[in-house]
Amino acid sequence: MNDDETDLRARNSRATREAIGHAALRLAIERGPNGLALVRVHDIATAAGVSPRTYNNYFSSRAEAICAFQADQSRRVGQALRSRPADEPLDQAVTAAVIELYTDPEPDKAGLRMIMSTPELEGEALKAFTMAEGPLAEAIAARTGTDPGRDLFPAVTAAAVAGAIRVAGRHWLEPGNTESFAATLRRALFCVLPVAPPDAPPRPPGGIG
Amino acid sequence: MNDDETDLRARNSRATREAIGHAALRLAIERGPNGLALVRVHDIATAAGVSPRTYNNYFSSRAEAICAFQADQSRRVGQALRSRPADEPLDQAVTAAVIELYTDPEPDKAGLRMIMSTPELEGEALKAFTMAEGPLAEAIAARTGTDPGRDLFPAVTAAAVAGAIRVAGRHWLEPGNTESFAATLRRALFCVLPVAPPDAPPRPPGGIG
DNA sequence: CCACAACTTGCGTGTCACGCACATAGTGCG
DNA sequence: CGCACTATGTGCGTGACACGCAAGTTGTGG
Repeated sequence: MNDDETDLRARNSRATREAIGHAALRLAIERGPNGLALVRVHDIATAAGVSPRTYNNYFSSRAEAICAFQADQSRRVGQALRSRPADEPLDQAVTAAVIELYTDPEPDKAGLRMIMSTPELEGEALKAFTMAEGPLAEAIAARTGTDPGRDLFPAVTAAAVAGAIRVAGRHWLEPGNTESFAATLRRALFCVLPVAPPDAPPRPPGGIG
Repeated sequence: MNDDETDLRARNSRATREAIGHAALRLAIERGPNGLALVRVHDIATAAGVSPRTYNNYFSSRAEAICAFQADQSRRVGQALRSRPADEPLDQAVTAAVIELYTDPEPDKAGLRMIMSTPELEGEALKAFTMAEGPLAEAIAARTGTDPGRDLFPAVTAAAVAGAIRVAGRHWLEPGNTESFAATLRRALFCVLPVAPPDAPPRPPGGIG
């Protein structure tokens, strides 16, 4: 009944869930953004070594399965922020946490491109990135000692950070972009969290004005 | 072949599209968030006075139809910003544009609650709010004279504003909240766009902390 | 070793998205 | 005014899918 990794059942559950998600994303990448409709539930289930019925015990749509990895990663943003030293300023802590989580290792460009630039996946991809907001807002509220019931700052900041991550991903995927994801991420976060990056000018040109 | 309202065909198209969207949202509200699965495509089409086949010439899912109004409104944010005087500072212009667009009239709480707090609609609702980002980013870029290809500021700010609107909506819907939506919106936007509201002290109570 | 709970699986059902072909209404030109 | 042309509405058929249900299988705790 435990939810941690000591329980055999829980571990098996996580394993199958990840297997299905991994298979779904892999097949989606293989068939390409245009042939996404050709990725049948049966194929995903077979590739993951389970029955189609079991597949939809875990996911209720192909999009959900394909974006599962991204969603799971988003859920860890709050925890990543909490693991930063308590005396670190909020902006620096958030930036460090996000960069650490999203660039270790550097994301798979094919996978990210699949979920971010396929129209049929748009809704589910947004859900995946938005998963970060709840835990992140709580972590921010805990760090700043604000009351989430009255003050909008934690939730709004969390949404802004999640949006910045999304925009950074989109920009990083654009062709002819050699910048590292960490650098792109830092630039994007700087627009909403004015942390002074160690190697950048104080403000982007044409700032808030 | 024109797309404006002088074309009879375009007007008819818009009318049916709005009729379907309106019918979908109305039925969804009637059945409640729990009975959303009971809202059949056939019902929506009948309520809108078209055939089921025509319904999915306009929308490819019930969620899309239900959230159509919200999506259309989001698309107008960019235009709303462009209609602000050019010499107005960016933060004030964005705040004014958003408040004008979203509080004239005050949103229908039932409808907003339906699309924002029904799990099955979550993805589509996020898409609807995200629709604002593209046009808004372009309008911000035009106003600040930045190059969207190189500078992340317009896109990130647009995402942050869209997120703030979404958070404001969620907060405004919470039970026991008597604040006007305009006020909530202003507080939320202030977290990402530090504009000084004309009728408030330089900082909202319990500010950034 | 045994009862219980969780998980997987096959089957049946109802709903849906969409391609295709035809009917109808709107448009622009001679 | 009438005539092609195009956009749009509609009916039908097909394939895929989500999900409830019940039986089989595997892990857990006493």
